[in-house]
Amino acid sequence: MGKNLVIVESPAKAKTIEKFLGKEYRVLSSYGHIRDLKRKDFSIDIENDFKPIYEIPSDKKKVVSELKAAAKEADTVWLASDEDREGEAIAWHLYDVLGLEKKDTKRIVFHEITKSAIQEAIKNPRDIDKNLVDAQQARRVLDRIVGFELSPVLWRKIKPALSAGRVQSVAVRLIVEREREIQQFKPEASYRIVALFSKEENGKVYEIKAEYNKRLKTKEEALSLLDKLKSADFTVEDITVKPVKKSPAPPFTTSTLQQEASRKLGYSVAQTMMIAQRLYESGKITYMRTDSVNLSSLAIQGAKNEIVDLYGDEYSKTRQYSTKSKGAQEAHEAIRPTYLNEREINGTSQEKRLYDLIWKRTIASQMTDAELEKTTATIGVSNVEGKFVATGEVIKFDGFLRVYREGTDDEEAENESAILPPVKQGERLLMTETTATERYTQRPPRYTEASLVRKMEELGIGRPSTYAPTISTIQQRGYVEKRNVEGEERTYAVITLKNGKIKDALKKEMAGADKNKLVPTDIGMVVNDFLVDYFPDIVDYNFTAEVEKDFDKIAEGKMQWNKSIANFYKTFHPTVEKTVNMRTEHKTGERILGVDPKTGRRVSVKIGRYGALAQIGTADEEDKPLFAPLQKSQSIETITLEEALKLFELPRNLGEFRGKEMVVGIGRFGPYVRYDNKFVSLPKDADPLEITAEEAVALIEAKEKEEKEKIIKTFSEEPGLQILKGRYGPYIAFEKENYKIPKELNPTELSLEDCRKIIAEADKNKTKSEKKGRRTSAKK
DNA sequence: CAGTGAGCGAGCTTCCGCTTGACTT
Repeated sequence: MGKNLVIVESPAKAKTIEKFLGKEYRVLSSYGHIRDLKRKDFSIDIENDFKPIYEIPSDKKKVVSELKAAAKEADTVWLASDEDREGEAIAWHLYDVLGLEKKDTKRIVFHEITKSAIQEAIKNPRDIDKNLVDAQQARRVLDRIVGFELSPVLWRKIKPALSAGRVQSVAVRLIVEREREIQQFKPEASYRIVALFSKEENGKVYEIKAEYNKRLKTKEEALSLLDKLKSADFTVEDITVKPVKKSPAPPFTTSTLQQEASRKLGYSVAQTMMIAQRLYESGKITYMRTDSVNLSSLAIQGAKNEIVDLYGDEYSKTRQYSTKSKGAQEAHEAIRPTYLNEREINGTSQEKRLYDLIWKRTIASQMTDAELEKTTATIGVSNVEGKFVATGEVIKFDGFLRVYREGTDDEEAENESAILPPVKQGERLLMTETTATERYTQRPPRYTEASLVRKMEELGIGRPSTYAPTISTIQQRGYVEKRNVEGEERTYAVITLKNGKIKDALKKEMAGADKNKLVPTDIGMVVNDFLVDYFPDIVDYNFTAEVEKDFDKIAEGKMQWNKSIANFYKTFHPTVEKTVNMRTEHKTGERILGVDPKTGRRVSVKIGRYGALAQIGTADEEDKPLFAPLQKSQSIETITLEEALKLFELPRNLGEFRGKEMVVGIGRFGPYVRYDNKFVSLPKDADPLEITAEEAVALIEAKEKEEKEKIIKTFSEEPGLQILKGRYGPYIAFEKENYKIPKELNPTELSLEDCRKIIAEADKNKTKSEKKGRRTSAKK
């Protein structure tokens, strides 16, 4: 029985450490914070110096009672939570909640999980740093004040159940402002001129691709240049050779791992974190929520061994990286393989691929620079001033590139690392073909989940543990959607000079299309505009950085935490009051589109209780206004009067089929045809305003056929019970509930008796799980 | 689960950061 109790934050960590410390030490985990402000209450006593009112959340009661019991048995309790603001607060809450005494309590920290680091930590205990704890309390209280005072303003002024916060509202703002930049973007065309030259040497023909060093604004200029090139001579005027060095990227942090996994493996931010969690729990990698690029000396040595072993001495270069990102707290190491000599692991293919990425990135970070040679050849033209420039890149020594190359977000990044053929200064070249292509400037890119994380990290907003949850929150609130955006077809000119003839052609391309990008909804835009108008300080990109300055002062003992909060509250709270009591009408993003030609009433769009809507007429008129919801692809900001009026043509009656009416409408799940009280969804490309009765009949018949094929078996004595084929295999449908059929049973051979047994069995289990109340509440 | 929205009402919604689980269909 150990006389010492060590408490860490994570159970996986506890397991490893226990091995290092031996029998005298028992190691348990707190599973993160054990105490917090009450979930539903404001829980801050404004009158009483902003005193926080803490409680132990229900899901932490068990852990706390276990820790209490263990602490009672121990002579010394070692609080070994992380060495950052949150970790220090966890230590303090533990101290308080477990009723520990100072003489029996020691606070220790370690930066890496190695035997020596932990033994060293045990030798150097300290007291809890109350200043750092206060900095955390300030952070916590500020976030609660902002979130719980701002959100109700939105409920009153815009729509219920909305939310605002220091982090999420800025994330939404980034996405909204980017979308507006895109809307306002006007692409500019210019002509890019590329020539192909050839030369012959020792019977071999070489081809050289070179670009004209100016872009031409107009088609006339391009045509006139090409015309001159017909009779021009081309000479190599200059060749420069420049050595270029490339250094490897630092080891992974949470943010960079999310970005690379997204770029290279196509994982969502949440997916990456789930897979990394499994790798961490099985001891394959170090902790996955970190902002540090630091590697332990053990890891550096391990990497070196691998590199020397696999590639040789000349590839090894040990490097120490330092963190540059704002507000980094560096309580952990970088994300790296626990054992660098484990080149591959067992696991799912996802786990293998993510591990491989981490292994390569870590190894590469300890390798030598790549040495490249960049060659530039300038080709002069006899009758024009401009030059053609050809570049080539040769890898002289691959260094870290042998293992790993960092991905880029630039979709148009060209693979131009071609080798330049051997040309000499003064040499004459033959031009075989020149093409002038009309190119447009690129609009700013929409954010992906991963690029949003990078931006947030850059601004110091959010933490490694919250990047993924924040992205899911802003989607859940309906501020942002991850979706595809259709592009527009546009034409561009391609002029070719070949064999002395100029050909002029028009080509088509899709521009502006996007896949899986973050796009703001109408609600997102309206909420953002509201916050920017009335609470510009809170959604300022520098707000977090500013308050962090205060938190730093508190941590250094130079400022009292409740003074800092009082100072903020003094101006914030009156602004909240003022905004709530504002006389002005709901700030719901209303936009007036014009007048309905049929009735002469006003047509407008705005956010309603259930989302964006179009409206004919106003409330003060004698006739009540008419309403119609906007379609998913439409936006308050861009919808036209014609498009809005069309929405009122639905639901549309298509006539009868087998004596029953067919009605087309748009519902919560998109456009549909209703027939015989059944709904048939329209295919993506069908327009509910255009669809004909024949097309609708075809859809209905297809659906009926599908329904029929779904039925595996029915019983005449119990028509309400059916055995059906579903997405997840065969199941029994009975009284609006579905029941899974055990795999070992053949669904076609089941008797009514068997089915009743399965149902009775499932109902018995259900009453147990329903006690938790999760299912029922989630359904609503 | 495909009707909603313009005025009495009941009661609810919400923040950020630490950590892992245990549910189905």
